Amino acid sequence: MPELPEVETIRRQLEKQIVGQRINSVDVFFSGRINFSAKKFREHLRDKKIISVSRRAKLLLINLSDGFTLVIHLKMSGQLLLVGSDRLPDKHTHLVFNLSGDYRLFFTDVRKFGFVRIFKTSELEQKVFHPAQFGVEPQSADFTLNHLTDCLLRHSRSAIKPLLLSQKCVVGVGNIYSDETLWRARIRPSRLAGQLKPDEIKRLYSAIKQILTKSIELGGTSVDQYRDTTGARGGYARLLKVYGRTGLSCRRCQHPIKKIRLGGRGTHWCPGCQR
DNA sequence: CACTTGACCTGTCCGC
DNA sequence: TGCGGACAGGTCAAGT
Repeated sequence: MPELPEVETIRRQLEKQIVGQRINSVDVFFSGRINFSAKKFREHLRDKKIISVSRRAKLLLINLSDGFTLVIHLKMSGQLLLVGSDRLPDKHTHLVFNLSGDYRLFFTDVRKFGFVRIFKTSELEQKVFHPAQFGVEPQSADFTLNHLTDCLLRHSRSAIKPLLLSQKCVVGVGNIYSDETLWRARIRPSRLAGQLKPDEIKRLYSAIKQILTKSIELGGTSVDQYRDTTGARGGYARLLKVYGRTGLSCRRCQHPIKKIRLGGRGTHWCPGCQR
């Protein structure tokens, strides 16, 4: 489900709402996606205080007192919902964090791809970030036109869309925003990375920065089940140009939007103006 | 090594 | 109405 704007939206809400609170207890209804037994997981978190909430790529990091961090990935269908004490967990609620305020934090995930893991904060780089190949953050100073150009060259035989999805060049772009950024940059998703011309790379670079920034502003994109911590939908859906618009006319050239399969993923694009 | 495909899991939608 | 298959916002491991 969530790509960078959705995860960042959730991070900002959690930062406002749960920092400073204490985890009184945790209820574990499904232990298949945590890195301890239910018992140890509960014991680990009991009475920990929430110090800060950060994000790396699509991972949420809830930093706790005593040097521990909760590492959360929502994958396709995970949700973090802040609810009052009246709300009951449903069948897909796997974890409930009972906080010192009047809040409880529900981790729900229909498809069970997501996870919630505990690590020592000092071991994050080594155990969480190091093994995976994380590209640069799109909003950081490291994400430059030169960086993107070099990275496309290093993976020149990959089609551009699967390369964006791989997170190797820049993190946070998933299936929706890869289609949207390529539309804005007027690049056909199946073009090989090594064949993009400098002005096309420049357009792609700008599109990534602008679209992600705009989407964060609007609270992300809800196509189907993405929700923020209050259960609200994201506002970027109304700005989508190709994703989910199969057969509708292109907002730039009126040509019907086409949907194909590329790298195993549904891919929306306009044959009229994406070359 | 670079790149592609299938698996993970549950729900929904579409065609027959 | 039922049933099978394809597909869904993300990563990984395994395959070529």
